[in-house]
Amino acid sequence: MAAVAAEAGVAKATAARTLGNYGAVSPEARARVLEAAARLRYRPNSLARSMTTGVTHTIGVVVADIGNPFFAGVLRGIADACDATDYTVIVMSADESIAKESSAIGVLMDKQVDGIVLASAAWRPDQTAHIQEAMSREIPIVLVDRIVPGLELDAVVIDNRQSARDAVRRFVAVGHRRIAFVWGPSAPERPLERERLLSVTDTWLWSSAERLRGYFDALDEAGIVFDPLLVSNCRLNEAATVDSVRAMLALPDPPTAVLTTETTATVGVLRATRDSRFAYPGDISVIGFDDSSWASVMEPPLTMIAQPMRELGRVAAELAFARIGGDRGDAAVETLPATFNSRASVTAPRPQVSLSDDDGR
Amino acid sequence: MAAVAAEAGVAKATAARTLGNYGAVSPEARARVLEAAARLRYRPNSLARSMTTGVTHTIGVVVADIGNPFFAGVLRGIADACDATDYTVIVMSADESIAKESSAIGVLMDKQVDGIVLASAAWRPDQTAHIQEAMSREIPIVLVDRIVPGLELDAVVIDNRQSARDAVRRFVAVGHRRIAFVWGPSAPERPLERERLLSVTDTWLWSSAERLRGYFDALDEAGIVFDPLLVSNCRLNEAATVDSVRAMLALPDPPTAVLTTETTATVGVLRATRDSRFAYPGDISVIGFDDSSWASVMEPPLTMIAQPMRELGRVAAELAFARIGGDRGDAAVETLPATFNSRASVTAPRPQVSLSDDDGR
DNA sequence: CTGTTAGCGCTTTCAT
DNA sequence: ATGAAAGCGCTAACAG
Repeated sequence: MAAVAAEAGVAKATAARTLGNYGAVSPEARARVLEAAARLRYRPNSLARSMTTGVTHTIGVVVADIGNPFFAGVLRGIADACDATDYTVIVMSADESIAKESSAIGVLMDKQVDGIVLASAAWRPDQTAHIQEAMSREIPIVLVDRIVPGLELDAVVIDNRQSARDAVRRFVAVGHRRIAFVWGPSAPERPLERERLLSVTDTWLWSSAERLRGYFDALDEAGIVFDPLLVSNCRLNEAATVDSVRAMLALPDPPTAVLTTETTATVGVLRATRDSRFAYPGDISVIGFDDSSWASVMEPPLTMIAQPMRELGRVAAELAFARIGGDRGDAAVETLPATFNSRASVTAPRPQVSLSDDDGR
Repeated sequence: MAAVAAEAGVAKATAARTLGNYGAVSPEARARVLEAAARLRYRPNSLARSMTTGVTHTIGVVVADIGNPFFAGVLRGIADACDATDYTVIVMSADESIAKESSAIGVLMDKQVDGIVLASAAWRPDQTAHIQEAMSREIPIVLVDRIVPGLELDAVVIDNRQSARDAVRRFVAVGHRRIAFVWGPSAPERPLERERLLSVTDTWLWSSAERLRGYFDALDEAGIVFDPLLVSNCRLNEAATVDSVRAMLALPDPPTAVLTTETTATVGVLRATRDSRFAYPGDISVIGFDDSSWASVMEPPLTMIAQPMRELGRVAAELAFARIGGDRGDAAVETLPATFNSRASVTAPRPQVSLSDDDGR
């Protein structure tokens, strides 16, 4: 920039005012500076600018896995919001590890981001030190997808509990009583009683726990007693899910309906059903979280609960911008509606032989 | 940091040497500085550091759409590589627009990124000004997924042409002669003859053009004459794809096999087949690009060409690091292998009535 | 409206 | 091994 000023025959400050669009500059000086800048192919140095202004016009995003279509959707929403406000986004993947999440937030702070959008893996007060550290430095943080209990932070989530409850209600409404709950990567390793399951789950992802609660809610409403064998107990991958579901199907009193909490679980259930004596959907109804274009071309098309991924991201970014802009209001939790895409994978259960004395024709 | 130095009773330079891990510091001074830093909860300012060192330890990534699972996978690979080298990544979405891509690259340059990974929408020399601008400023750029003709740049891609050719060969091998080519969002709006199609396609995504060439290759090998009506001609969305495919199925001589270039197209084909008199796979075989866990639980499971998304990203980032590290070798194109996931969606065509005089029983 | 002068927080000579 | 001082490229405050 010193070169531009020299070339234009003005002081550095005048060149800076022109190129930075601030202050007052006479049209003539302005023109000369612009021309000189073009001739010299001048580009501003954002770092230097941020150095003096103290703002970077950048927000940091920390998610568990950028490769996961869910977070990719969220990121897309964040990018949309940033596009509209000329913000830049730095992404970091934390792999569900508090340590990685913590260091990611450190990097973001050091890079002087103006705000952070975080899908945290933290669920216990003693895991939130890094978040509180950032908070104490007055860096706006907005949680997305997952709430961290005990922290006064803005958050954008869907009503997981109600969505799960609604799904189970639909099963109940058409006559199901044996309803399984199959969750994704993280789940206990063996069947657990209700209380224990809830307490253990509390130590897991917030959203999964909420969905389990919704499942219990609907069971209670319908007066169905909870059977621990109808909750999947596997970890980490689709193969394990398949095994777990196979075990359920082999029960003397197998489930007639299944609620799955994410794509991996849904695919696992379908695979397990494929090579069993169960026909789908006739023998087993399915509802799953996280809709996909594939779900609609399954045979039959799958009923799914679609999360507004892009919206989640967009709203989270906007909340962050509001805080950056100086909003000092109370921390707010925005709950976005999930969409129930009703398709053909839910049917009434076949009358069971043992009960069907009026079915003997 | 001045505060830390004061607190420790040393000069700024000594504190800096300790905190920045450079130069030589006596153990005692070092300890005092570290303690003071901890007491003051010191955090370094990366911007200031970059300001003097001239490096940011950050790479920029520009893709068409972060929400697209393909790019999300690529980004995941880039993040993996960055994780291993302590680099940070800034992502920008360009929506297939040269203007947006250009401004994104501008932002990245201004932020002083050390290198750029780019999936460009550019296909013509007069669309590459922004890329050349960055090149002239000596910023390492690595292309990923798409090659931009005429630019001496490193690139990481898959062999799209060969993958498509292999797929079509498989159709031919089991007896198909009427093979359709259905592509994704961007395609001509009406049926085009071969030459015209190729020239128009040249103006489209490089990877799509390559796949079309592979399709032609296999047709030629088998002595099948190209029928323009068997190439989808629609734009932008799944609904349009469905219409286009329906039109093909309504032909007097409909296709018996379809190659799709991406998920949207694949789903479109399946949907079009659903409510037609065509049974799948009996009447119509399908192979598609971009595998998904869903594809394996379709009925029947879909044969798909899986791109090594994560690898593409990882290798691209590593090439960028090498350039940043000073590698001045010739620009290289890395071609990664695609994986052919053979499943049950390819069957021999049913003998056609008009030809089947030995089928009249 | 324009120029001069300080810094922003760090690294980097260059002395000591 | 340590300190003093210069400077990265820019904005901000103050004179003029």
